[in-house]
Amino acid sequence: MPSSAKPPGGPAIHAINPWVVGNLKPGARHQLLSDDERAQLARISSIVRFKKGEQIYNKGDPADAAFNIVSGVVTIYPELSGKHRHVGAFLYPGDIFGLSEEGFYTNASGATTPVVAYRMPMHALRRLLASRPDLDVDVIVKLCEELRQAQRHSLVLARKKAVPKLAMFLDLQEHLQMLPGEPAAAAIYLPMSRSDIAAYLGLTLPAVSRAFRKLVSDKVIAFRDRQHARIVDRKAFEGIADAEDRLGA
Amino acid sequence: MPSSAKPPGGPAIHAINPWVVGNLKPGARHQLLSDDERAQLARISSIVRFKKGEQIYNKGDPADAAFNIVSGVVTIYPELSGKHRHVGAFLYPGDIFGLSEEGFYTNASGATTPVVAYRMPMHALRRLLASRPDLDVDVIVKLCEELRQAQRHSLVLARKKAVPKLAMFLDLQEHLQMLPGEPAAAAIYLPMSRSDIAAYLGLTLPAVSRAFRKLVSDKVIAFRDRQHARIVDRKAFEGIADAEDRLGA
DNA sequence: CGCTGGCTTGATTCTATTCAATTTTCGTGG
DNA sequence: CCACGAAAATTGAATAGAATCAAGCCAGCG
Repeated sequence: MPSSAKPPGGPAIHAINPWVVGNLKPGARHQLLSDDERAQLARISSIVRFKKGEQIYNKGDPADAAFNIVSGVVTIYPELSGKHRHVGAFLYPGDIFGLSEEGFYTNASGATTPVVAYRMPMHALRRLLASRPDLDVDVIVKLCEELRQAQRHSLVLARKKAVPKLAMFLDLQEHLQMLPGEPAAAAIYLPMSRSDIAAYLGLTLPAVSRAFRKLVSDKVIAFRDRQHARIVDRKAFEGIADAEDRLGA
Repeated sequence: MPSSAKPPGGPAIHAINPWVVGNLKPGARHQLLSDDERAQLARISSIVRFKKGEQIYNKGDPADAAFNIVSGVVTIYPELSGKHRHVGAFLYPGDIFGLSEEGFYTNASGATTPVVAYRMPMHALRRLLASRPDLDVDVIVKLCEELRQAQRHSLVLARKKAVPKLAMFLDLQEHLQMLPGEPAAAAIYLPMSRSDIAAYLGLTLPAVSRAFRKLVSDKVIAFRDRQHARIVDRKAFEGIADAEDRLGA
């Protein structure tokens, strides 16, 4: 665990900054931390790697560290219950997880792709936060971001019909994947399994499959392969994603 | 708006404290703020009242203040869209809202019952937070609480069948209404309209009505009046609330 | 006292679940 | 590198449960 070989320059927190109103274009995600702050965090962090499918921590485990994703995708499971396993969130580089509980983790998490992350021991993190008031403002901002994220998830779950649900989900993932700087990816990357998508949307696997089929056969989206969807008809897509639940196509 | 007649002793934040592991019993809500902190907050706050049904602020309004509920119930609407109006949360005394955005509110809120609240101007609040590092720890704690709340909401929304959904909702509301100190209320108070419950659960009004009917006719709950439900058969109730979705009664 | 809006209840339609069979994909070991 | 086996995904048919449409009920309020 030597932090000798650290890739970019320390932990990075990506978020839509809700405080600053000026120069930054709204809706885009930015790096919240200054180089100095990242260096501070890097000093207490170690780099960890997880294989695809590997569990990172389980609900109820003693929570000794928080994580910051460098690369890969992490899935959060709010409950461990064998069946009926709901998916709480899909996390991307720049996101933080394992926070929000002292003592024990309140949810489980797993690596959906191979994952590289910073591991930040809680005790060191708290010491750092206490000595750097500007840092906990960033934490607050990040928490607000996650809250908005969770609220969007609720909005998706509240939709009754499968096709709009799925369209909204794709829209969400696309926004999440817009990285700071880069313009717009050609395809939406879907590294998670169809069952995980189903669990995230509150649908069954077959329902998700059929909804995808419909979107494809209606020429709204197209698949390059199982993991890469491209939006063919943006107009129709948005119409479906934010249509009131009645009014058919 | 004179803050001369302030009821208890300043703003109060109720939350399940996730940091302290000791003496406090888990699952119970506590007052986070010290008397001193409450006094500080009181100095910058004014007391406001809203009539039942009154809108407190609208999505997109300039956000000049946050609120802390003294008494009454507040409903959060994540979107203003006329139809398909989803309900994001029901808030109780001790909760904070109107936070989490600088510049403009990101959701709408309304008084579901007559509401008394502290109104804390953002500029003063931020100044106070900057000068009192211990206070923003409390804010972080409260945000974590709201996040867990939102995640629980997701869990409820992910349920496919109406009856378990409703049972889970009642369970949630009951926990929310457990005030610091008091033991357990005899009845669950449901001040919100059935349509708001439906919007919160991602169901239609008739579906909610039928689900209530079933719970009542199965002797699991009983109504004292439209607003007060009592759990008659706690065993069966919990069985329904956390049953896997298949296996019927 | 009658009205209005929220709630309940009923009949029908529609869509997602469920159960189940088949195909594809992917990881493993030969 | 290919072949195999297991897990995931697709597809199909039948069912169940909620949405929808619509009518009547109850309660609060002028």
